[in-house]
Amino acid sequence: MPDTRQRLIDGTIETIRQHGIAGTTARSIAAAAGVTQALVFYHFGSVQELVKAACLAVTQDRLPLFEERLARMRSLGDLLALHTDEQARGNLRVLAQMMAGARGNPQLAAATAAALRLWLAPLRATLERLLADRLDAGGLAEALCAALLGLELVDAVDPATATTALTALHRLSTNLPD
Amino acid sequence: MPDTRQRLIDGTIETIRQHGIAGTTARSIAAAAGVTQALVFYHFGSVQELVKAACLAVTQDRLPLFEERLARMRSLGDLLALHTDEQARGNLRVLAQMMAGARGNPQLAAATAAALRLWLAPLRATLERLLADRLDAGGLAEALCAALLGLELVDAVDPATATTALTALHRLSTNLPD
DNA sequence: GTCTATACCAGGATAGAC
DNA sequence: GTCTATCCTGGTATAGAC
Repeated sequence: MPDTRQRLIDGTIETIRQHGIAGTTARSIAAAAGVTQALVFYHFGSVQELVKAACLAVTQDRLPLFEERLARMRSLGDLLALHTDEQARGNLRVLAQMMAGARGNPQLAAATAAALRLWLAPLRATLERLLADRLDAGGLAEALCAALLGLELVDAVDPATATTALTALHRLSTNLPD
Repeated sequence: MPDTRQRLIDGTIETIRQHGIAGTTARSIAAAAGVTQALVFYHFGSVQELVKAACLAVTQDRLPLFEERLARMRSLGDLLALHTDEQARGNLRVLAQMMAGARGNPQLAAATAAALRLWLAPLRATLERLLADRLDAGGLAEALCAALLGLELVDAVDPATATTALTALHRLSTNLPD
């Protein structure tokens, strides 16, 4: 049985994934973690601090693997295949929900902005390598990130439309000028 | 002084814009509308129903103008200029927040999905006209919508990054094969 | 239709036993 | 470190006067 701090972080991520940021409370987190609600406050002081810790964890846990796979990429198509794996894990959905909850919440905004930059740096480097000088790689990395985050929103209300849009991105990636 | 139903709808939109869906409560809406909290329930029965009504309103109000401007478009650049106007009004931000709140909320999901389709249909028609058969216009309309919604999330946590990404989309629109 | 007052409940947070 | 029990606040919703 892993230590309680880790179970609470995992429970938070799972709760956000399933119920969205609005449905993420001390009680729902504790239920997902299989512990008592009081432990949220014993270990993290507040729900907000736990959510911030979960934000950091969901980013840092996958980052080494993410960077390693990016380094081996040969095409934009590979990039979208990587996204398929990450999407299945639901990490992007968690990040999208946290960003939505960050509107009007400076503390959560700072935490998610840090997570976003952590993903963005290696992604930008990879796009610069793949695209050379043919396109504005820096801005494209950010636009691509935004598009994939937006897809998580669309998926929440209309999964079929999200699938169609993702397919279009795949096709577009093979049609960019080179 | 406009009628109370309308003031409540306007107050809801304004509240979501400023405080996000998580900060949108019967009390905050009533404060924005300048009326008493009890009137939310008298006129709409529940906060949820009011939010759904606001979702419909924020979509339908701008739709005629939106469609008219789309019909006159000559290039993808015109499209992003139109987006600049809509973004300034904050309607897209409201829709993004509603979609985020719709995760795990079937009723709100249905309402926002309907709004999304209302925007999407004329946008798809315009892209089909502009792109002819050069690209998959249907899927691109959906991908573009997702990207712009995602930008609203990024903007909440890191406005500078959102601006960079939008600039990249502008540049990309002039680099698509034709 | 609009207000004040209030019932009710869920969520955040703390106290204290173990 | 973990539990049960509890407090308090703020959010939803209703009752009843005007």
